[in-house]
Amino acid sequence: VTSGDRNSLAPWCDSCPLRALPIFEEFSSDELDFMLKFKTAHRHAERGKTLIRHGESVNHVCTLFSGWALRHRLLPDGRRQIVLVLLPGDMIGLDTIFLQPPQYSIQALSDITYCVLDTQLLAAMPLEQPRLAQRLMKLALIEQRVLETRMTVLGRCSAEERIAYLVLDLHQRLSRRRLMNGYGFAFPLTQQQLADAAGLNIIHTNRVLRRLRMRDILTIQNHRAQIHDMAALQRLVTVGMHDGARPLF
Amino acid sequence: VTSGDRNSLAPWCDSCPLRALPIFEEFSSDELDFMLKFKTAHRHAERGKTLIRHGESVNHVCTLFSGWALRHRLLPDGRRQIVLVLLPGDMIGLDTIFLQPPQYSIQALSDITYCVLDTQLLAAMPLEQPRLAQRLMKLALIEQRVLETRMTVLGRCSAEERIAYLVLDLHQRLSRRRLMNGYGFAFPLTQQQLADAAGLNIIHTNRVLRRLRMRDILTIQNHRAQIHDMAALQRLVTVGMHDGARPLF
DNA sequence: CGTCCCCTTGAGCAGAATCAAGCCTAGTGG
DNA sequence: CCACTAGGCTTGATTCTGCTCAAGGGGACG
Repeated sequence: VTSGDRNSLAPWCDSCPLRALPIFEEFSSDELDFMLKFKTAHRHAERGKTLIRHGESVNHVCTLFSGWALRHRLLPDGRRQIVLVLLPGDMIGLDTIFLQPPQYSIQALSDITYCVLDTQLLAAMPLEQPRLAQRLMKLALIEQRVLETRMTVLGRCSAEERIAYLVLDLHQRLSRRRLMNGYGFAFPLTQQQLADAAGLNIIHTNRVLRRLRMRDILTIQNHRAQIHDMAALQRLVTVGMHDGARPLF
Repeated sequence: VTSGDRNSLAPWCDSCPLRALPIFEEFSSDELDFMLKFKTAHRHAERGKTLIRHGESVNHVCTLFSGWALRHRLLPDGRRQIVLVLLPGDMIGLDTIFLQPPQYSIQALSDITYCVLDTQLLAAMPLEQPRLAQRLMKLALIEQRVLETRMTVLGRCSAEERIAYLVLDLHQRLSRRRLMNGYGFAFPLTQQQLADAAGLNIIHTNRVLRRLRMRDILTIQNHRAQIHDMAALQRLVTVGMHDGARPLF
């Protein structure tokens, strides 16, 4: 890899949010070079666009670079569950390396940019770069842990707790990645999407949000979220949070 | 590995349920030999015993050999969510290779036997046996897919659908692994456990079971499950099942 | 025989869903 | 420039699914 090549790939190498994640901090430079070989493009998509469609094979894995996206499942009768909200730095479709076709859809929540890596190459990678493979495995396991937490929240928590959990989780993930600080942040989910993520109905979601607003805990309006009373919000999710866990990232 | 060694390890090598899973079919014999090195013991535990406790580090990974177990999370206020019911052949604590301590507890649902593998060795394994690492990664990704399905069921399905899904899922997994055939099978979960898995309350669970029994769809009694009307049961979960997915195993 | 655990059933309540309108804003096209 | 539309937000009224409280029954085991 010449320095010329490097520069042309700079967006990924230097500013890709993934780089900031603890898990990638320990990358050696030749592992980085190796990763760079996978990168085939740096693209963007508009809000609402579907990047991966349930049941349709894909031949690339992506890393979200800017903007938000969501991973969801549709039931035949139209019900929908948002499995995970993806933030800059998250991988998209990692499982398609081994499991095709994907059993979920991915949709852009805002205008986004993302890096595209080649699936075929990634699948073979463990043979050449076992350390890298170890890290990807760890990444997958971390995500699994997150899913278990979300599952517990869906199965055992009230509407209020679910909403509180979702917002707090997003706040934490954004903070950890240095994508924000303070208590207000851009929040591109509509109430319907929030409802689909929380496993609630939109009307009830709206009412829960009103209650939280009235109690001066949290306001979500005009595509922005503002946490007024962090302590109270955390109290609401004492529950899910008690995992000293949450080394989500 | 001498043939003497081999024989002494026979329980794992020849009859471990894992061997029957598609994912392990393709094992080469030296990969198998390699795996055998990890095995440190073949143990058993009584019904009710806790194998892994939330927050307490463990230094071994297991494969369930016989009997059922469950993976669950406790909330500080006592609410509990059963994340997954583990059947013979399932791995226990795979994530502890990279993520310590575990964020869940594992409990034996019946008397069980299991193989114990060494965590340290497994963690280093990718460096020596990349193909094996690939397979473990695939295994983790499959489990993740299962969790996403379960999450969708919890977030979007009715009580009846949840119960139906759970039972049907167990039936399928047992069948695929050749651990049963037909429509009746041993079912060691109590109604409370079933409730904790479905994200329901025990009383409601009891009523749903009664309704399913009355409609001649399904009977769960005396630690046995009997599916009377498979078609009807499947209709109830058309929903979750529609993923042409379910290549769970 | 008593205790513990699990299952079962009833009565009443509440959290969340559904049904039905109406509002606001941004974008579009005449 | 205004009318119209579409998407999203808000609210009320009503229904119902699932939860809580309370009590009793049966089997296993010491």
